[in-house]
Amino acid sequence: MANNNIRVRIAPSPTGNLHVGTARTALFNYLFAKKNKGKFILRIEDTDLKRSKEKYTQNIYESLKSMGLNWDEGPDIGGEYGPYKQSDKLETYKNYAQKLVKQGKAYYCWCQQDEIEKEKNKAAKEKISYKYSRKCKNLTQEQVEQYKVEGREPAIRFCTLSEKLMFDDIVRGQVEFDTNLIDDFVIIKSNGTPTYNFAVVIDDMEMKISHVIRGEDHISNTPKQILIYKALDRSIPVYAHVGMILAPDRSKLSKRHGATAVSEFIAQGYLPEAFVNFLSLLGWSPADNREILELQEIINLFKLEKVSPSPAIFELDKLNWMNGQYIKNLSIQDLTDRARNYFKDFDLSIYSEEQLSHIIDSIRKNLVTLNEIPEAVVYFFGDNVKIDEKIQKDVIELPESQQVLNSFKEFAHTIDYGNLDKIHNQLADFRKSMTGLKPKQIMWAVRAALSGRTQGADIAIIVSLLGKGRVLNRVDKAIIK
RNA sequence: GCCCCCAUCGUCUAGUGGCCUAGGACACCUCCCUUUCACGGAGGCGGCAGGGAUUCGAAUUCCCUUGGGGGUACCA
Repeated sequence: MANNNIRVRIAPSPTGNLHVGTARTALFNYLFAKKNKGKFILRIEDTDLKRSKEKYTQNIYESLKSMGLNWDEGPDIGGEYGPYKQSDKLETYKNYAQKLVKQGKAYYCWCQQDEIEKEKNKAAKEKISYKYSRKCKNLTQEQVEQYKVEGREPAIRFCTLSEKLMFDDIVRGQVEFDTNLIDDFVIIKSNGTPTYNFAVVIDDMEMKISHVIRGEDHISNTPKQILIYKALDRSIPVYAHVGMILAPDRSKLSKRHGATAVSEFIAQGYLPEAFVNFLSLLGWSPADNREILELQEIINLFKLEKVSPSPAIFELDKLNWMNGQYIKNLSIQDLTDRARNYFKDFDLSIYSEEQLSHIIDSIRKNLVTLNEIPEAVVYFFGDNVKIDEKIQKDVIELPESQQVLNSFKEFAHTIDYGNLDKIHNQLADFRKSMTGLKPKQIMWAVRAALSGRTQGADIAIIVSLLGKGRVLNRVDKAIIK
């Protein structure tokens, strides 16, 4: 049964790719909506004409979709309460603003930005907090005409009433403000576009948003928004300000800390599901101690009241671990499909589909991210293998290794390459035949000669997939004549 | 400066007055398994920011201090 009363939204501005902080907020909104059988709405806040770009809007769509956060209403699919893109409803904002002007709750301001700037600087110098002087509030008709003659375009300022404001926040309890500290802020810029605080209120109102779930960086915007609701005589939504996501240095997560966009993480080989799972655990945790949870389970367990008010630091360690867990738990078919993109530089024709799956399955335990795949499988391809200096010196060139390889060269002729189980047994026999050497020394030498490294897939699998020709070739190459 | 918010292991967190000698996860360390690494398994290290108050009893309630974060735009 659908609950038409619960309506939440995520309202990113397309001035950059979808940020992890926004993604986490989107996730919580989505979880809350799904948990309560409500609607999850996407709104694009593109009133900043200069910085908004269509490519970012596309990135927002794609990122949200990849995370599985599908919206019920949005600019691309429409809905009952559109438009869902702010640039498509500029007239609406103006109408509301003019209504406020008529009621004396807002007024035209003809001040130029440089004048305001001067006043601000002056206030800063005198160490007093700046508040707009309201000098345009009661202009005479002559003054207005004069400004018009000068060619000035007015902005519209909201007339802020002084009062003690209080609102209940689901994650923080009561929050209090004294609006005496807030000046008459601009609601419509002189270019005709609404400012953020005004547009949000109008949109949330028109879209019948019941719960506003957003980051705590919006707490101080809330009193301004409540003031607007009150001036318009509309009821305010329920607020929930969740703690922010911070960089390891406790500052706002930004480009200088590395990747900040969801799409960048996906491009780095993180699985969207793992990423979502990880984000869900930042500021929220399920009742039991399980942490690997799929989206549907998270929806079932989610409780907005349990979301933390304190900030969480975004550390890669746990994401890495979690991504590895997801890679290990994927079905081999699914993993093979996802891995396909990473095999572009290899000649896949030498392997069957089944063999390819074997290769992937044999290296998955070592993977943290998908894009480690090319490096992890490179020795399965090509006739020869690249052996770096260190391995050459530390492993291949050891007398014991040379002894092993000389014996292995003979032994390699007897291997039953098509039978994996048998290869395991044969390798065991080979180890036994090398009396006086430790298993570790023996296998290291073989592994280094075949794969050029000291770690990786099971040796039997390598031997089996490489086949007699390449095994003999590589071993022979490693033997110092 | 002013306003607001926050405060449990290095990190993510459990904990809503006695079940806490503060639990789990990641990271780190040790050991086991093993053809190395990894995976997996078993242990270990490590925390209630400080000070008052309330109470028989405080990680949990209140106050102060300190620290951190956010806001203070005709950005969102």
